Order: sequence, then C-alpha cells, then structure tokens
Amino acid sequence: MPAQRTRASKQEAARELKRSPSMDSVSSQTIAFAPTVTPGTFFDPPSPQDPPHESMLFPPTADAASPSARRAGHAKKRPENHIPRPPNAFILFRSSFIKNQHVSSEVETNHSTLSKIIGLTWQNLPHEERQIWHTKAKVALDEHKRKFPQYAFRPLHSKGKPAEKRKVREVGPKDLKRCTKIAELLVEGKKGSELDAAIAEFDRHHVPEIVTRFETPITARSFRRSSSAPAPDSNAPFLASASAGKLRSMSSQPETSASTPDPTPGPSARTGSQSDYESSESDGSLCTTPVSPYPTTPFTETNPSFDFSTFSFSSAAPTPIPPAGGHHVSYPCLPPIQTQFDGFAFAPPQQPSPLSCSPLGSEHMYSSPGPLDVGFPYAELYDPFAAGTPGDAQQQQTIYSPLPLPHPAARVQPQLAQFEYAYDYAHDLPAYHPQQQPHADFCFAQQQQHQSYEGEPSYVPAYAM
DNA sequence: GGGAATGAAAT
DNA sequence: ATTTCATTCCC
Repeated sequence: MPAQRTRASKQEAARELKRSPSMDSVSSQTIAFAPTVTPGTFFDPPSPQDPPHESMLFPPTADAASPSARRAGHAKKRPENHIPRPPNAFILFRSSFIKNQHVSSEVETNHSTLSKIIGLTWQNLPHEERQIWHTKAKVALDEHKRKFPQYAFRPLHSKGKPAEKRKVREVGPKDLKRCTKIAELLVEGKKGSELDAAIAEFDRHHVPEIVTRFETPITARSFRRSSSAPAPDSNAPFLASASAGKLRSMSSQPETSASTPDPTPGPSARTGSQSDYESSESDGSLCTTPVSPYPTTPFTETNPSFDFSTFSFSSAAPTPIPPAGGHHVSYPCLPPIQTQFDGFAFAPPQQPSPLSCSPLGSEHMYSSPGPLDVGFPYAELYDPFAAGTPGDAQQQQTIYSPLPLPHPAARVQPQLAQFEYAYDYAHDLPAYHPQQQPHADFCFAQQQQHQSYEGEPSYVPAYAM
C-alpha cells in the first residue's frame, strides 16, 4: 500500500526543514556527568520556541527526544561513564511517539508491539515528515560530537562464543493485521479518541491470528520419564533433526505460518517423530475411543478467509469434564489442518487418530489461570523437530500451526479465552481443549508452568504432532 | 535481560 | 555481510 497522505503538509515540512538546524537548539547547558547522573542525556531541555507542527502527523514535542527520565533501575550494566550512542532518526521518532502516547495505553501497552506499530507507521510516513526526524538525528549527532568529541562507537562483539548463543525468535508474531491497521489509521491522521474508537471497531471484527505462545509439548514419555527418573532433559522426546541448520539469522519473520514454501519437507523429521510416538506403547490402562472424522478441507494460507461469522457453535453449556473412561471426541467443524511452516509440512493423520481418555481423572485436570491472550486460528508451538538440546536456542525455535478449532470466544472477545491443558496419553500426543468448546472431550495433561512464561500454558493441537 | 522496530557504525 | 546498540518498558 502506498503511503498516502491525507493532509500533506509539504509546506510545513519544508519550513521545518529549513528551520531544522536551529530547532532543537541544544541548550548551551552542558550536562555534567556527576557520578550519580547517567550520561544518557545529551539532549537538551525543551526548546521553548518549537514550531507549532500543526499539520504534522506526529509533531515532536520539544523534549520528546530527551531521555532524561531514563529508568534508573534497569540500566544495563555499563561502565560508570558510558556514553550512549546518538539516536538515529527512527529511535527519535519512536521516543517521541511513545512520549506523546500517540497510541493510547488502552490500545496497546506492550512495547514490543508498539515497536512494530511504530515501525509500520514510520514506513508509511510521508517522506517529508521522515526527513524531519532524519534532520533531528543529524542535529543530535552533531551535538553528540560536540559534547563528546572523543567518543567512538565500540560495540562489544561477542567473540568468546562463536555462533554458540545465536538468538532465535522466541516470541511469536504479533497480530500483524492489527498492527498494520493501527499504523494505517495513524498515518491517516487519526488521533486520540477517534483513533481508539476506530481500533475498537476493528477489534470487534478482527480475529487475531497469533498471540499465544506455547511451551514445548509435554509428551507422555517425557511425563513418565520425569516422574520416575527426573532426567535433566525430560523434554527430549523431540530431538529429531531435520530442521537443523535452519536457523534463520534473526530478523523477525513474522508471518503466520506458511509463508515459506520450502520444498524440503523434512520427511526424516516426520518419521523421526512418528516413530517417536509409535514406539510409545499404548498403555493398557488407557481407554481409547474413536472420534469423528477430521476435516477434509484444508484451511491454509490459500484459504485464509474462513468465515468465522457463519461459524456456529452450539453455545450450550461448556463441555462437562470428561470422566475417566471412553469418550467420543467430535469436531463440530474443522478448519485448518494442513499447513506448513518453516519448510516442512504438517499434515493431519490420514486416519483420524482416536483420542483417548486417560484414567487419571480429575486430579490431572488443569485450567488456565485466567484469560489468556489467544490467537486464532493459528497457534504457535515449539518446533519439535528442531535440533539441539532442550533449552538451547535451536530448541526454542518455534513453528506455527493452525488450531483444530476456532474458538467461539474469538468472535466475541478475541483476546479472552480460557484454555485447559490436554493430553492424549494413548498416542503420546498433546491435545487441546478450549474450555467453551462444546463438543470436544479430552484428557488433560499435567500442567507444566514455566516461570518465564507465567500464566501461559502449554497446549498443542493433537493432530499437529 | 529479552523483545520489537530502524539505522548508524562497528567488525 | 553481520552484529551491536541507540529508545522504551512490560514481562
């Protein structure tokens, strides 16, 4: 989409540009770096005579760029007299954007997401207006030079660990559609309550695609292993290998699922995994029952327009908790099943694999601690085929999979849905169970709450493994 | 301390 | 070509 400018303020921008050298007029007041004062503030106090910026989309406030109010507590350990880098244009823009609360905290508080929105906004910003920030950056740079003539950027290149600790995407894609929408609205000039209202309206109809993150699935094997002999790598059941070396060099690759039509399906991984749970004997103590057929219509990137509004759940009472014993699992409707991500495809079992109900009973039932951020129709799970040992970077690589069912709550309140942990012990498969899903019965797995992901449970659609 | 954006400047 | 670090602040 071309950045279209509703209220182009070319003149303003031009004027601004001319004025720029003096704007931000760095006060002569030098900032002394007393031991207690972090030299994070090479910017100047608000310039009193900042131009009105009326027609600008995001008029910088005078002190917007001043990082003076740096959070004291959480300063990364740096030498006492560390001199921060001069900010670039985007960083200045972002700072100003945040400070001015162009996106209200009602709409978004997460700064990661905010960064995404601001980045999108930045790219759609009219050239003239971006130019203003570049000019500001130049001014800041010059001023930085003036104040710290001896300064030189010395990045610490981690030489000690060669490629050992590569960073991997650890968090799933944000709701890109929403971010994009917000950015669009912003560039269109929407502000304040008008903006909030527009976003609220959008949220009303929009089904978020991705929000949730998942832990490494708990398998029966790992469960058994950890309960008997607490091996350090109790997560290890997924140690296949196919996606080894698939480490992308960062750079958020946010798209929900199948954006990479990598022809290497990694069949070895598939088989590896299969044998992994095939060899897992069906415990005699488990009772299994057939389930209704899986869907035949794939719901993938190619069919992204699943119509949730026509999707009807019987809104009868929530599924009663399945008592120990056989239960039918029926899927009222089954959107996505076939998808591929990260280069290999996950297809549903040819034959619907019967879910089972463990005799574990209610003591093994856990519900999520509260409303969760849940994205539909996609779910994120850790890549079971990622090479590496549990916990290391590669192991944490994530994959994305559609959930077997859209959640009824997704229509009403996309952000709030309650989940429980489910597990199919007979097949060493995790199952999933949205609480309000009226037709599904599952068994529940031991909840494994990880501190780092407090409040977010591990659940995985059963077919995905 | 990671993450999320962009970009300048360093290896 | 790749990595660091500027900004912010929640998790």
